[in-house]
Parts: sequence; structure tokens; C-alpha cells
Amino acid sequence: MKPNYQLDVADDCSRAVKRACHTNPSVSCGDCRLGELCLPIALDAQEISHLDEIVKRGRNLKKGDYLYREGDEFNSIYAIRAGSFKTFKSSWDGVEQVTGLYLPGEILGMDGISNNRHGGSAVALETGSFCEIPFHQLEELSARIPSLQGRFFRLMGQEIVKDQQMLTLLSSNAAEERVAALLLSISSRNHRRKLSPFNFRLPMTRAEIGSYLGITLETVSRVFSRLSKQNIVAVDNKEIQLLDISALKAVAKVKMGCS
Amino acid sequence: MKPNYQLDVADDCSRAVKRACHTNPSVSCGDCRLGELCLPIALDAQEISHLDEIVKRGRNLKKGDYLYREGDEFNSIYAIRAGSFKTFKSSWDGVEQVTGLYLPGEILGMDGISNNRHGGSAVALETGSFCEIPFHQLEELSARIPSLQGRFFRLMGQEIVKDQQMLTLLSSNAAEERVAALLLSISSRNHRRKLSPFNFRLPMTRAEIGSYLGITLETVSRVFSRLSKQNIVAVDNKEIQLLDISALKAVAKVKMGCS
DNA sequence: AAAATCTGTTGACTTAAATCATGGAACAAC
DNA sequence: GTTGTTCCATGATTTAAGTCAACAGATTTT
Repeated sequence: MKPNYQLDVADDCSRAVKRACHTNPSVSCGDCRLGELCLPIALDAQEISHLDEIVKRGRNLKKGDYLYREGDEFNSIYAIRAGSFKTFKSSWDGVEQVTGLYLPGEILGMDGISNNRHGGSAVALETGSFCEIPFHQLEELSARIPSLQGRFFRLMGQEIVKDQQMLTLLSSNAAEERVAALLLSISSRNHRRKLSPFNFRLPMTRAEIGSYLGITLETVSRVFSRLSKQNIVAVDNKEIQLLDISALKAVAKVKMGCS
Repeated sequence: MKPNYQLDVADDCSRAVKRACHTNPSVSCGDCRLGELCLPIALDAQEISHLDEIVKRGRNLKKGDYLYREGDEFNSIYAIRAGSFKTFKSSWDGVEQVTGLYLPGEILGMDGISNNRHGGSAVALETGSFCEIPFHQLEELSARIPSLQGRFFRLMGQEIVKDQQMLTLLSSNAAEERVAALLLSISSRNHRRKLSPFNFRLPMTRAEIGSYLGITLETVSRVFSRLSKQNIVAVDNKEIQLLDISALKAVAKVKMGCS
């Protein structure tokens, strides 16, 4: 019953032949194979080299390590190179509320820009690495490189759009829709990263998924079971296989980014 | 049973003695009494005058008029001077999903930045007026005025934080919490605007509130009834009076911006 | 490798909110 | 002012998801 699983971080990396491996800590932005997803989009070679000067590359983290904590002073934003991260807030009673899932090439930490404090925490869901971009240096550079300013405006705009999509997903309540939309979202983001949109590892536990989607872990589990029974997906623990994308889209009523 | 209601737009305006009235269409950013809430924060007089040159002031709208529609080309962001607006998306089946409520001094339309298309629509909930700020001119100006760039980064960051707060509100499901949090949010935003945090008009219908909060209009109505019965609020149709803020905070478990 | 802990599935039962339905109040149009 | 809509409140009933509980697989720890 075990399908041929998606390549994990290490395999994924070893495939990268022509371009430098994005888990190699010393590779510059210009050579990073995530460049086309990350901050550098829309910059020319010279601009990228300026960016390179302020980026602190190749930090590594293992599962459970914090990128930053709720309330920490905001200094930097972070670009994910490998692995996956969740962001969350702890409410007054200590219950943690997942607010985001971030994959390689995506940018983390923009929640700190408005107050100079991070509004939530970010932790690694598995072994991973990232680049740190000191924000005030990025601001200075943006003032000198209009295309970088533009890029960053757009990046923040994307975060806004993404949050609002999530917001509409959470108001229109069916549990199955939410789970289906999450799967489709990961699928399409994998597609962008040139990974299989059909087989992937969902790096969160059922409890984390539930928290993110506003449902209980039992409901998540039951939805997976139901979708399996209908042969729409195959679920083996965290390994997910999408068997019938269009059926899944029908369940999701096509929200969130779709491939 | 009718309390002394909050001042409406016109009254509010007529009170403004020393500073120019913000509903007067010709007043510049430097003289607008919303300046301290709006884009100009953190700018000096000269910088504001540059901003003033690109701002198209004093557009008026009546209830139901669109500021922009979902899918429209994105050209400008909008600063609200008076009145209130909702943003929403229509899902495939035509059901409209409210995504935001915007009050004077707040900025609207940032959902279009990433794609050059608006991701949702914005309509006036009552008679109102706004300033239009052409985005590409704002970008150019930002590249020349670092403090404006910084201000706009922060503004977008605020939108992200706001959306994420809303997101956590919608995942932790109790209907009463959601309604209470909305009331407290409006209360504190009114407070910032130097209006009564205790009496205000909630410009949305029950259906719109429900759509925004991810519950049905009947549930909204019932929650209002329950909160009234407990003497936490007094509700007369759209006029709301907060009688016991701390009880209301307890119901909300203090989420969203609180005063 | 055994023990302990975490994680996932499934069942039985409960509950909060959705849905359906009605009548009345507010508001807009004529 | 009268008529027609839209909007709101409330009751009765249904339902999807939450809660509680037991157990089986995984994963870590020692």
C-alpha cells in the first residue's frame, strides 16, 4: 500500500545538478535554486549581489527549534531554504493556535514589521535551513533599489492575500472543504517548487492541522478516512497521495491557491 | 430605552473646531484631522506636502457604491475619510463572504498589490468619502522618501497582523467570542478616533456580521440577545452600547485589538 | 530492546450552531 | 401616508462537529 514517496529534503537536494544545492549553506542568492521563488525575483544580477551582501545564509535548525518567539524583538525576516515551519500564537490559556505553514522559498516573519515585535512564534517542523535578512538593512537597500522595494511590497501583498484566503476558508465552515483546500494548497506550492504535486509529506501532526484549520484533530482524522474511502486521496500517516485532484477540488469548492 | 447615540459622521465633523473637517473634500493631508491615523504618520511637514501632491482628495460615495470590484485592475489604495466600508469576495456560487470592515483613517485596497488585480470588492456601508492614492506614484515617492517607505511597510505589516488576529479568532470557534471580539475591536478603533468607545453604530447588517465572523445571521442575533439579557451590551438594532467592557472582554477571552 | 511517550484512528454520545419557519419592525420607494 | 422590501428576533428541529474514551502504531528515551 506504500506508494513511492515524494523525495525528501536530502534527495530533493541531490537532484539539483546544474544549479547549486539550496541546502548548501554557502550558496549565494544568485545561485540558489530557490531564487525564482524567493526575494530576488524581479532583480537583475547586480541588484542580487547587493542583496547577497546583507543576507546571512545557511543557518540550520532541527525539529522543534525556534526561528523566533512571540514577543521577541523584530530584527529580521527569514527565507526558508529547506524543511518546513509553522507559525503560531499561544492564547492566554496556553493553547497554541497555528497560523501558518511555510515551505522552502517562502518568507517568514513579516508579522513583526508593524510593531517591532513578533506577533507569533515560528518553529521548525523538521530539520531545515534558512537565510536571515536583517530588516533595517533590507529597508535601506530597498530605498536605493526601486525594484527591490517593489518586490517587497508585492511580497507583503501576497502575505495579505494568502491570509485573506485563509480567512474566507475558515468562515465557510465545512471541515472537508478546509482539509481539501489545505492539501491543494500544498500541492500547488510543491508544483511551483518543481516537486510532485501528487505525493508529499504533510509535515504537521493532526493536532496542528486541526488547529490551523479550526477543527479538532479527530475531525481531521475522520476527514482523511472519508477521503481515503472515496479514493480521492491515499493517506499513510503523514504521507499524502492525491489520487483524484478534480474530485478534491470539488470537495474544496476551489478555494486557496490551486494548481 | 434609546441611549444617547454616538455622533454620526455629520455631527462628528461639525465638532472639529481647530482642525479642518475631514469630510471637507479640499482639505490637505497636513490639515486632515485623520492625519495621525492615516498614511502621513511619521512624516514631516515637507514630506506630507509631497504626499499631498499625489493624493486625490475628497471623493464621495453613497451607500452601496463600489470603491473597487473583485478582479478590477489595481491602481490605487484608498484612505477612508468618513463613513465605513466592507470588503468581500464572492465565491463561485455567488455567496458573498465579508473579509473586512474599514473605518475612517484606515487604508483599503492593499489586496491588489501582489497581482495588480483586486482580490476582493469594497463597497460603502453608508455615505462616506475617501482619498485615492495612486499606487505607482506612491511607490516612486517611497523610493525617494525613506520614512514614507517605512511607513508603508509598517502599514502593510499592520494589515497582516490584523488578518492573522482575525484568523485566530475564526479558528477558536465560540460564536459569542467572535461577536464580543468584533465589538471590542470597533470600540477601540473608535477610541483611537476620539469617538465614544461605548456607544456606536455597527454599520453592517446581521447577515454581514455573520458572514464576517463565520456564523449565521440568526446566531449573531441570538448572541446579541443573550449579551443584552446579561446587561453586557444594549442593542437597539444597529446602535450598540457597551455596558460592561470587562465582562465583554471576558466573553471575548481578549482577542483582537483591545482598548 | 524495553519502556515511556506521543500520534493517529475509530466509536459512542453530546452539544453548539445551522436550518427552517414565522411574524414583526425598520426602511425605502412611490 | 401607504406599500413593498429588507432586516431582525425568536422558536422548533436537525446536523455537523466537538468531547470523551479506548486502543493501536510510531517515535523517543534510556
